[in-house]
Amino acid sequence: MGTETPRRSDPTRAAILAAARDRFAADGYERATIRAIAADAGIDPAMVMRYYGSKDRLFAAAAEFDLRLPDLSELPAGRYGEVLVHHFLTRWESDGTFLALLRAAATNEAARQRMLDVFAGQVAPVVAKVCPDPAHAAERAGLVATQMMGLAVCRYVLRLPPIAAMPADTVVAWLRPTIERYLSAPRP
Amino acid sequence: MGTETPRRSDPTRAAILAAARDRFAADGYERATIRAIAADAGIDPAMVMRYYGSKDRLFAAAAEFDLRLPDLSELPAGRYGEVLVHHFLTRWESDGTFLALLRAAATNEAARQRMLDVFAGQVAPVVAKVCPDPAHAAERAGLVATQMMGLAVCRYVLRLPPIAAMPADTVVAWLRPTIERYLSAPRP
DNA sequence: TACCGATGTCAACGCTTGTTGGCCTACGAT
DNA sequence: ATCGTAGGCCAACAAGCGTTGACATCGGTA
Repeated sequence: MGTETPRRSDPTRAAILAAARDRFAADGYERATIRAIAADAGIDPAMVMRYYGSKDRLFAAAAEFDLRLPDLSELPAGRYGEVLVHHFLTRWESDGTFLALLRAAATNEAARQRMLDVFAGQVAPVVAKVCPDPAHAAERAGLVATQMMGLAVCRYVLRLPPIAAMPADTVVAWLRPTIERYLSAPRP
Repeated sequence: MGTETPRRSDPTRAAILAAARDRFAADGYERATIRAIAADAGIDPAMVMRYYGSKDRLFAAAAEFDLRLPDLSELPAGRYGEVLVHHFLTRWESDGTFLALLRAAATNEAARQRMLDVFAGQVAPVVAKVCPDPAHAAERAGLVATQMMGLAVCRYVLRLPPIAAMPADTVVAWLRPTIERYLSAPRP
């Protein structure tokens, strides 16, 4: 129990999942077709159905995402923003899953729900551990989300020239005080 | 010249455009079908084609958007952020066109380009007039965009509970210093 | 070697989509 | 009153979609 018995089809399953992530990230949910994903993976569309059941379930499998947020409570106050912004940037750029989720969330209800789950299950708890008023942690986490999601949208989805071209260090330097304030400043 | 001769079909054209905006805003570009738009407008799908030629051109007509940004240079420095955030919120909520554009921009190239045009043609010039270093106005405008687009995504697209439920005044109070800093603070 | 389940291919289904052309109707000018 | 034209509807097309079932093929086991 616990460890799955390896199957001979595991490489194929992995190829499908990788192709699905790329297509969902590039095209969104509806424009990414099973046929195109299968072609990228070099197999027949029917295999996708056999191994994942439906397009919905394929997306659910491909959009499993872990932000791997660090524990901020070990850090000195004042460095939260810097660490958070830098972490988001590197995490996003090392794994296309988040972009797939973000693009799909604009028009797909399941993707939107998954995004809310990531917020409630991963972002909010980390914020709650370091903010001065845990009763209002969700509000502060939401504010952090507005800034970080906006960065993702402008940099990766819209590819707004000044933001897409900005070096990561400069992004961190600009956004750091914003995140810091949302986490720690007295509520207005 | 200048004034178009009124046509007997103008009410129908307007009904199509209104229905198109609603559908594009609710469903995005690909899931909003010509048939559904025509049904909402109470006419035949063929009429949409006759008056707008294609789905692409219908979207182009429906996604014409003017932010109607005020001239900030008449204001005392220090009130830019407050006025800007409040203006965005009321403008977005009074006209579904922006939401249609935002949803569609996630997966539709024409919508994305239109979004970049709104940025370059409407946001950047206003920012350039009030920021201390016009040579870097685009960078500052881009930063403002990250915060405002993130607000729009979290509040209207994802409907993130803490942000969707937050009163407009509270949003303004929280985001005001962020916008102010992106507009005026020395570059890092 | 003979077998059986897992792996993979192929062709087709039913459905929805954007788009087109033909036909009917009603209005406004002559 | 008549005629041309613009407004509107209906039926159909070709294409693409997710999905399905029947058939081939390979690999480990008895």
